[in-house]
Amino acid sequence: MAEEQTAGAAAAAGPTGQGCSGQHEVLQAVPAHGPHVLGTHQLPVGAAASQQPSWQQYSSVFTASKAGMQNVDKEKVKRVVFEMSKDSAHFKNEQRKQAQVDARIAQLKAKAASISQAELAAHQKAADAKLAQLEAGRDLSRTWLHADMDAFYASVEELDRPDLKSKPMAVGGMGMITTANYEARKFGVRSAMPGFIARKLCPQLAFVKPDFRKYEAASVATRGVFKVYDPHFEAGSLDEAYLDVTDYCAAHSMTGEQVAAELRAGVEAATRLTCSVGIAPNATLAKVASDLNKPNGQALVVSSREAVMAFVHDLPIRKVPGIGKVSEQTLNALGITTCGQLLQQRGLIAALFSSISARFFLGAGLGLGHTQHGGDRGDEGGAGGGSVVARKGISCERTFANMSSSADMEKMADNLVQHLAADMESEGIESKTLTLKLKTTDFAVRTRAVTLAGHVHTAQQMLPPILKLLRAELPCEIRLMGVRGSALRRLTSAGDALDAAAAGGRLNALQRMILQGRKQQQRGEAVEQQQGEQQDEQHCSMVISYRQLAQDLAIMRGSMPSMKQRLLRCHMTCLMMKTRQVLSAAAMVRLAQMARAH
DNA sequence: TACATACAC
DNA sequence: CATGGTGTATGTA
Repeated sequence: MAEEQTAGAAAAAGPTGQGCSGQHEVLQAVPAHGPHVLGTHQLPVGAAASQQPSWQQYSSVFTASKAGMQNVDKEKVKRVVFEMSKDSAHFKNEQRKQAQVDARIAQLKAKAASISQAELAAHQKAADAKLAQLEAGRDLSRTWLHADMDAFYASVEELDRPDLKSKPMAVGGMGMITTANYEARKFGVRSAMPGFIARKLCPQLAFVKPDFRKYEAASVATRGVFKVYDPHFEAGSLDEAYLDVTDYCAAHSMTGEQVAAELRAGVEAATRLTCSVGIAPNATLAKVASDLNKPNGQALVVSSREAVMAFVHDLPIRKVPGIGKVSEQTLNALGITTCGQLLQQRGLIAALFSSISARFFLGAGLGLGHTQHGGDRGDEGGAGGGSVVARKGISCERTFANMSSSADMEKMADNLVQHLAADMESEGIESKTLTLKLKTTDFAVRTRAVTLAGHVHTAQQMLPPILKLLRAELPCEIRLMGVRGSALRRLTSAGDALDAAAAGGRLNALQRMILQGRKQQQRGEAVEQQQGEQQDEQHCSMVISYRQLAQDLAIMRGSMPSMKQRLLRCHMTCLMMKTRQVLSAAAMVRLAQMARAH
């Protein structure tokens, strides 16, 4: 999730300089030339108009710093993280990787230094041509939103435990934290940080074990709202989504900002959770913007070329999705820290990087991004139509206590393969290429692959090749093993009437769900020893789903009738999909009837 | 195709 | 005491 991610062991919090925690924006759009519009993006109401945008204030070393962390004692965090890390195998591996990056950067700089003026001029000319081409494809006609839930997992947990709202709390365990609430962030605690370090930073930190069922249920509720504004919205993960609201804006004579405000209110009504939204002419800028006024805020990038160019001019490159820690360091070494400099140094970029990378960097310099669902590409046209991209691989991996016995390792491989086979069957896919992944106790990763004569999907088929790959690596001491299938193909299963209907493509939505549920059930029976526990859990989950539904209905009472209806319909659809693995077909029908009745 | 890396979440 | 799991894309050989 965007807001939670990117902590790196050595990273500490940077200042955002903005006291936007807890503030709410007005629901109506701020007038275009009102006092709260600064440059091209909107500051939160209540922020001083003279303040600079938060992203201009961070040190580029402390990447992805967050709202709510402006008062963190950076030096202390850095010191604690270092002290707790420095002797670990993980730290040594980080140093090894960093040395590699340094070497690559040195190589790149040498190459840059060896380029003659004439060569550079030629590259610049080529870059200009590329820029003109990119510019010609610029589309400012669409309105995109990026919605990002605030501290999602932690906020969901706070619904059940309101007492935790005022205390530092993290979702995760001693090994790894997935989300920290805003109280915890004040101590420098953040996602992707090991729990034991977080506890050192904040001894009173409350740990909550992740419960993905809860987050999925909450996510389903948010998606019910998203669907109202764009039925084809793209969910990046449980907590974020991209929406093309152009049609909705036109149909309701609303601005993107108005839609964003309404959407945020809708999400909060449906879930009691807040999100932040970016509004922009493309998906990439909308994502960048959704981070600017977090939490519970929104930010606009005006749909004009000038506004986009101005927005991007001083934007740190690290803010661009796709530019991570390594790309940032690499570009920094070339004197590039902002997107504007990506354009200034276009000759150097064209000279030093592949054409794919150069196109990406130049596009970032122009503030370009996807303006169509499905990744801007008309290809990949599978049956069933449109924006759903077929998956490329499926995998299963696990970290465990250091292991060196070959018997243990083969047992682990067997386990993982069984799991993978079950997942592949429930997904209805088979694979031609198998990959074994090992992480040795010094954190070095090895992957070993084979491409087979034909496609496989059962554990019996996949285990021997995986074991062969494994035995070739022995002896070794590992902390992680993973298996992956790629070169995928749809698995066609012959069976009963329902299967025949499936083969004929004559399934309705309900039949598809029943079929899917049956596969899940078969898979469940294969691991009978776990069934007792699981049934209890499933029953529990079903009750939760119904209760969630009742709650949502209650919340929606008193809302606008049209919105209520739409929301309910979407919610029911999602709920049915969510619960299909658990409910009987009869229960699903009952749910459908309830949905129709409303 | 095989492998390593980078990146997102 | 102790640093995750799943998936995509890209560079290179």
